[in-house]
Amino acid sequence: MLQLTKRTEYGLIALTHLALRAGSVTSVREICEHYPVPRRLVAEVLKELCHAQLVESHRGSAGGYSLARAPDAISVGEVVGTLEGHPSLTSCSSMGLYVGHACGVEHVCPIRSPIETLRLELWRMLARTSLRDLAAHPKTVPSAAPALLQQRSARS
Amino acid sequence: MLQLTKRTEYGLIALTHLALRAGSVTSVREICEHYPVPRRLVAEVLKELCHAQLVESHRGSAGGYSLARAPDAISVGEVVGTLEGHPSLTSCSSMGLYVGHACGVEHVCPIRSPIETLRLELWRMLARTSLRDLAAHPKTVPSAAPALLQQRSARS
DNA sequence: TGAAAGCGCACTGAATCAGTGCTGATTCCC
DNA sequence: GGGAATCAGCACTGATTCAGTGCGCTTTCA
Repeated sequence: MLQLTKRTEYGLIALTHLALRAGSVTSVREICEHYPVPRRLVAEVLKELCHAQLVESHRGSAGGYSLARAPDAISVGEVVGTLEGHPSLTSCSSMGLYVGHACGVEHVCPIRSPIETLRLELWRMLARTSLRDLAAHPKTVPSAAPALLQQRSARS
Repeated sequence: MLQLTKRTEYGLIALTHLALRAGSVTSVREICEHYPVPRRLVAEVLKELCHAQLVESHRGSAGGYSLARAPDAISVGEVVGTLEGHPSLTSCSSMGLYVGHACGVEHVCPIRSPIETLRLELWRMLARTSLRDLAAHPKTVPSAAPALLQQRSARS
């Protein structure tokens, strides 16, 4: 699926919240009081982001998380890469499609190279969007929910 | 996962092959003789693409498939949209995250709007790449396989 | 010392994905 | 007319991934 996982989604929401509170320590509990997200999952995700050194953890009774860097120094691409691996679009490399099985000339993957180009472009797109961009965006009001995003459910 | 499914991959491979044989009718068997792809799955995918009117089917003993339009009039975006729905990146719209559950002001999804921007950009990227672009690309030779695509397997 | 917070491991149910079985319908060629 | 080749349609299975939770431990502060 060409879609982010819930974990990534929660991660981005949490990080955006941390970006708005930049400089201070914010607990998972506080994040979950602001958005309807499952607490344990968000905690799980923040732990991973901590291991990847995108956030810092502060244990103890007044603990929580804070960004490890400035919001504009953390890209969406880093977050996605941490939580679900770098976007690779196809699985050519893992399935060996491009290697072929017999003659080695005719049996090459015809789409690997151009798809690789798309992959790099997507990656650049994610890399140049930072947490600051997410935090700076005006919040979406419920009434603005467009039908655009719902095209997916309309498939076959 | 930010990744195309095998079905889409097979679909793109098959369509690229059809693009190279534009004007003639090509059977699933012939496609599978050129690439190490599971025959039944490719047939399944082509059937879907036929319903979406991206290809035309020709039944009978000398039957097969042919592109319904010129290769440069079929975009990768159309193919992806047909086989796995339009890329939506997040599931905000389906889970109602942006609606919130209580006060209706604080409880809005902070990332929906910027992610929507990314989604549109991704969509445009896929829309402006056509089958002709895929078919025109020089075939990848096995020795050129880069380590780039394998970053994914190195995660966590 | 107790409450609040994060840490770590492991588990479960649901959904999706990849691939296949089987039968029927259509067309061409001998 | 019959057989072979091809697509059409339905449905099923096993594997994988995903979302979410259980449970107990450690750390810090008041």
